[in-house]
Amino acid sequence: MSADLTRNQTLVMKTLSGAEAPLSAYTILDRLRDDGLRAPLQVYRALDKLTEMGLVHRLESLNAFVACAHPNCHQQELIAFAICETCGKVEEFSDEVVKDRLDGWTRAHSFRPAKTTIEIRGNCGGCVGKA
Amino acid sequence: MSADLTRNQTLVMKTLSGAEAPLSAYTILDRLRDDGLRAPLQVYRALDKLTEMGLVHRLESLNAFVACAHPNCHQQELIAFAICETCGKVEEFSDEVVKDRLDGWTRAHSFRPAKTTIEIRGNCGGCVGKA
DNA sequence: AAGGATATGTAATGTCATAACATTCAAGCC
DNA sequence: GGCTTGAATGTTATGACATTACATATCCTT
Repeated sequence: MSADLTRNQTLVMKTLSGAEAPLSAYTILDRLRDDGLRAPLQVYRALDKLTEMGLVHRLESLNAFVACAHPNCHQQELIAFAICETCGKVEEFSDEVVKDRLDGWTRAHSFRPAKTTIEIRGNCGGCVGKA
Repeated sequence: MSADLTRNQTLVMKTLSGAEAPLSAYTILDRLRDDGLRAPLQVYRALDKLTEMGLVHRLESLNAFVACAHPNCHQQELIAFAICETCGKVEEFSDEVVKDRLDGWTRAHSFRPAKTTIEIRGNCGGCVGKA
């Protein structure tokens, strides 16, 4: 079980949970000015902890953050993201076969993986054609 | 066939080709001061073109760039990167099964992919144990 | 030679992230 | 209670990555 969240962690988590799309740290900060947050570090520190706990994911290709779509099972499987460049929405999924293939490669090359990023950018069903 | 490279593109390409590990745009810029480059944009513009041509890849999780390991066949398959966080070296590979699985997901969800990023960060065989 | 597309040069600015240091808060122990 | 210790917080400054806007030059085509 995750320990209870601190005040700043709670604020950041709520902001991300209520967002339709990924948010940058600075956007989160802007939305929390009224709650007393003033400096980027306050947000980055909270994001670090939340990411460690598996409640938040960082999207590397966007330099932004999303709430985990499966917040209850903070599993440590491989997660892939499909990111719509039009509406900004992100779908989160995992695939055992992909995981097995990548594991196979790393084993064969004596590579010890620490963190794997899979991000597909494009247009979601609703946005294809619009863009 | 790729058109011939321009002066700045050539400079940037040579810098990346001669590097052991990915370089940031600003590192490239620093290495090219003596060749007359002065502003980040000169590097970013060259990188954009080189990336379009498939000669250079951007590593999203590093905000850095590498020369393509297969510069002759500028294929457009799915490419994955294994990035050693100790020595910095990057291995580039592709896997048809992974590609098929991700394609399957996108088709099933009517998602039209534009660019896919797969980056495995960890430690390479030579560095495991050292870190 | 003229026009258009591409490449270049330069300054300024915007965006993302962390270092360094001081202070506060909560939990355990004497 | 008073003390220690570790985590979280607050604040300033700075570092690292990337783009906007505008001016100039180069090359190719007609």
